[in-house]
Amino acid sequence: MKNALPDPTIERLCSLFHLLETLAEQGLVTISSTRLAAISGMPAHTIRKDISCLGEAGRVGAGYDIQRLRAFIGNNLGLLQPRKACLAGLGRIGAAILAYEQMATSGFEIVAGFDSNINRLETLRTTIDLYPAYEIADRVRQKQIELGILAVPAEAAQEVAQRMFAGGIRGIINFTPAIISHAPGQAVSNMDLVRELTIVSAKIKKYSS
Amino acid sequence: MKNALPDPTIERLCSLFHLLETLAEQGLVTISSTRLAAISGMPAHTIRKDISCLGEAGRVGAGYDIQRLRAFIGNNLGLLQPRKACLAGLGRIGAAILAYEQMATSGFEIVAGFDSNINRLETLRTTIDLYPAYEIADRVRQKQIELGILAVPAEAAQEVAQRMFAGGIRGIINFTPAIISHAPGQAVSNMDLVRELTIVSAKIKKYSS
DNA sequence: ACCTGTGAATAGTTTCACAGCT
DNA sequence: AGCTGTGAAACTATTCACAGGT
Repeated sequence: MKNALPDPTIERLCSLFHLLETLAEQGLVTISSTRLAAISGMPAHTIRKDISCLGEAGRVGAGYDIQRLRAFIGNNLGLLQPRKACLAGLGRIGAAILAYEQMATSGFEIVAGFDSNINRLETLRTTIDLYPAYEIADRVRQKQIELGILAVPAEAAQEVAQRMFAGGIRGIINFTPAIISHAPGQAVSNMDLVRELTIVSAKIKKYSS
Repeated sequence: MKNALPDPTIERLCSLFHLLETLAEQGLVTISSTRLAAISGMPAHTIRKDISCLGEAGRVGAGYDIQRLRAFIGNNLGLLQPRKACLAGLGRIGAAILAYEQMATSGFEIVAGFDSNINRLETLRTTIDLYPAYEIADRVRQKQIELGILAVPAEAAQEVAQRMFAGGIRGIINFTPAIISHAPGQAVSNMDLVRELTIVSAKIKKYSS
């Protein structure tokens, strides 16, 4: 751990990483921090500061080469090699995630699905391998899966997360409202619709008072 | 705007607000900041500081009354009266959100669904009212909807958000990878699975380097 | 003994302003 | 004229430490 990046910087760089891909697809070649700011909503000096935390990537006077900057960020944050993920919970939300088109081009691959309901394992139409929930730790280890997605009922969330951690997973995306306790070195990102509605609602109130 | 709460404080208080409901359902009556810390993963002094930003709510020596604290937070953040939300995009993700059980007891109510595909409006089985996408602004105004959920394709996201804003909505939950540009006073919360996977992946790398 | 509330100290992040290059 | 990279300043948030109450 030499010069650890601040978390907010990591988050913004990840957003830029995806944005740059979109820009490259549009055929653009170079871009300035000012233009990036207009597109992303972040201030231009924050973008420059974030990028320069990784080293020098632009050409003074000419801006950044889009492909080069994307590779530069991806390389520094370890985003270039594809990573394997698994999904626990094959209910409506889990099924929607499995069918989510964006995943295909994301650099992440869901390589296993788990559910405690054997019936679901048999009836779900999908090309990925499905296993019963008690196999989570073993399959994660066997397939060297690095990330887990939790789409189980809230009551089961902590236990399922524990099995993922036991298999060696260190990063979890948690779609349940449960709070996942975890050790240092493990990362959990919460995607709870009700919580986000609550926060947005409170922020609006703050703005208008 | 007297003593605006810091955004991180708002976010933590919203989490506590939900946590306190769960604790109340378990029949607990009072709780100390130390116990709340153990359950929520936040440090005890941060919890006390956050709560005291709103005023005094606990009894020194005895901790907080759970029901009272929940009402206190809810009242201060404007979370006690239910709020109306609408959902744009009735594909797989939108349908999963409509069927999401947690919504029923959340204090939020989805009162309208929109899609540009008329066929979906006719075939989706649901009790809420469905309308074509071009009616978004009018229906939002008519029904006094305050929050919007975006589950449309990324290409359509900004335009649909614009219609929601035009109808008076000031808070949006964005399930698409698109960046939603918005005016001050409007709040957007992004719930992009691929982005979160990327961030978690980068943070894990940070921890282990 | 255990608790809250809080001013003060610390740590972390963002913003500024400009040197230096194209 | 327009650009990046960056040290320094300004701002924001977290953590500490303890006074004072039960």
